Amino acid sequence: MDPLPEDFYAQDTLSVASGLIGCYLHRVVDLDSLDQSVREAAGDRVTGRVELVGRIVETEGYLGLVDDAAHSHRGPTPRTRVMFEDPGHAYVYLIYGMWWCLNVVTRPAGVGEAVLIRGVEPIRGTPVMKALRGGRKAVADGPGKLCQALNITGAENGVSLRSPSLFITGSPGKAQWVTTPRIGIDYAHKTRDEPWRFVAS
DNA sequence: CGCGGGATTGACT
DNA sequence: GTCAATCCCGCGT
Repeated sequence: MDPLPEDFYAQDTLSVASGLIGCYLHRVVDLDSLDQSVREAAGDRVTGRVELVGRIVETEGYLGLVDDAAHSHRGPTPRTRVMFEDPGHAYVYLIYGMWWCLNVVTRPAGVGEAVLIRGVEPIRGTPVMKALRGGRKAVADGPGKLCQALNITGAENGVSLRSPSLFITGSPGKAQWVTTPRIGIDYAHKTRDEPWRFVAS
């Protein structure tokens, strides 16, 4: 299945956030660059690259200037530069000094909106994902955990989500979801209660 | 240039 | 339920 086209990401942000529910996030990792525990998890006869796949089950929309929870709400800065660039690219940032979070940039260049991928359900490469998580059981139900499980870091900031090693496939809009307010943004007094979180149902 | 704090997580009481 | 970890960023001086 082909990666989702750039036009999909250029839509309004909440349509992208809900449309991504049920789609598949693919990550191709190079085993040679990873710890031995991860290589062992891939199996004795596996060398080179391994494809990890997760089904997207939780997203949140961040709406730029009107949204005081969005990193971009005061305009571009060095950190948020890629949010204002082309749709369908990864905005990856570090939170609490230790966890990476993956967003997909939405709307046309210059707008500054994105969708945070908060949860995926492991579909393929589960043992490797578990090893990347340090052997912990829960695999990818949280934005930081998901990046750890898929070996996504600041190195991926700004890359296209139509890259050979990081891409999204599926049929947007085919899965069911419910909305809730977003998590961890109580400081955003204007938009904290907006139902911009989408969870597969 | 200092400093408050974060779109989180896991360990521990 | 509480709390520490850990590192930039972004803003105010």
